[in-house]
Amino acid sequence: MSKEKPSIPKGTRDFGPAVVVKRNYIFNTIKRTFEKFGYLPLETPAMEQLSVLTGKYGDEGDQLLFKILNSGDFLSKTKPEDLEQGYKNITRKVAEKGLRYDLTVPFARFVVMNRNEITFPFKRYQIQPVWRADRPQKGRYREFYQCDADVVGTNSLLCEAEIVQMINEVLTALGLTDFTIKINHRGILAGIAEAIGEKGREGDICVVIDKLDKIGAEGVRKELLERGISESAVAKLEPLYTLEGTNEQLLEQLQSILGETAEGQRGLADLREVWQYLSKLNSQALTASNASGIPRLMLDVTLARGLSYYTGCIFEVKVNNVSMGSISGGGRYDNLTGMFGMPGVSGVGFSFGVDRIYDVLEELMLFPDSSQVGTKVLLVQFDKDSEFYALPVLQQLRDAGIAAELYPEPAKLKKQMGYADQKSIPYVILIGSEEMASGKLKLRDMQLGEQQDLTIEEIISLLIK
RNA sequence: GUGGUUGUAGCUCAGUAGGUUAGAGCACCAGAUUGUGAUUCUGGGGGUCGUGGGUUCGAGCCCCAUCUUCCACCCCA
Repeated sequence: MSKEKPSIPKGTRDFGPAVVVKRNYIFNTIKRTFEKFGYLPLETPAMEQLSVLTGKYGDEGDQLLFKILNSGDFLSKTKPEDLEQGYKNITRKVAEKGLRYDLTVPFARFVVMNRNEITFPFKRYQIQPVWRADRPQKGRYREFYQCDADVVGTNSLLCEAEIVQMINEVLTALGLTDFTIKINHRGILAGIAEAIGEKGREGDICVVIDKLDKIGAEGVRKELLERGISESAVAKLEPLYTLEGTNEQLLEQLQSILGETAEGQRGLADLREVWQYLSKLNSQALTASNASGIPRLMLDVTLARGLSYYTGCIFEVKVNNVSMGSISGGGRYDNLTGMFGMPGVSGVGFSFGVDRIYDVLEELMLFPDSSQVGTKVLLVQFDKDSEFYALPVLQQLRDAGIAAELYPEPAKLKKQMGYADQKSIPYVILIGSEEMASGKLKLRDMQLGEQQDLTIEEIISLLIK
């Protein structure tokens, strides 16, 4: 009989108490902001029908879906000859459900299913784990949380402006000061494609441009040529990588580059409107700037984002001076629910990467002490008498809203004190024969190492501060 | 999915050319100190060296497979 060593599946993690407390601090900060902007929570099942999920993320995405084996006799629908047609054919027959791959598609499914009950514009946020059968790497897991906020059923660019506001508010509340919100517009990218003589190729161009940070101008050049973009078009594109100036100057330069392209003009007009909204909102994103004087909100024509369903404004957020990719991103999509037969619903949404934000806050040591929760006071007992004496005291403390616990057995004092020390419990109350006789309990401040004899009322008023 | 990398005590890691009984620090337990924690001192428990095969007189070390870790690519949060 071999004793099996326990383990967890590849790419998954346990979160210990200290980590959960810090993660909740991030989640709560995000929730508070979402709700302040009128977004309400939504939860959808961990599993969806496979038919809802497949075909929504491209061939690559379909490969990364976790499928759930049908219960019972999962082979009942398969025939021996199915085997010969390969695994994909079998998969369809033995698995009808899958774990959700993101929160956006389940949201679209929800909107379509509940179109008659929903009042548009519909604003929802969703904080739940998603699963991908990707190969894990640092900062990439098979189970991870997404924090999405989307609004559907309105074309108003106020939504885009409010997204900028929410990003700014959340990151500021988390103590971050040096970050950049990059914004761009798919129309501008399409306009650029047209202006350089590659109309309609903005999809390819976006995918490649998105890698500019990573592979550099040379790498982008090579890959664009590989994808069949002409030499002259690439040459016209390259000056755009290094455009400089204020946001207003950038818009001016783009105006002349994009000329009469309809898509380009649409993009410019949208961005101008977003700026207008932000300025009326007195947005801090417009006034704040990072250490090198770059405005917090920055138009970046090289921002592309790989996802193909974006059609309008796109966002990405980078914390400066830390080695970490974007911690938030999103954009407008015109036809998310179209895939479920409900066309013409425009929406805009974005998402925070909690795991990455966690790492950034850890690196910059921005988790406040107040985000630590825990027992405030430990009651130490010596025997049955002191245990019974301590019980009503314990209840009194809890009734007063003080996190209190009684060590559950009359262990050696050294052990009980050690427990308090280990759990960083700041106060200990000793209840022994002397204390029971006098009614004055011994309160020990673990940090100062001082102790005093006090009544329970005195202790409560002291701890409640 | 492609190429590479990693695995030794609860944790972080040593382990020399393949050669007796696999080590250290931290952590844990006990005692010094029967009513006082993070310091100090003394002692103690704990490893089938990721797993399964193979080569060898002999394997933690070499070979194969597998799982895991991390990295680059693909893609993405």
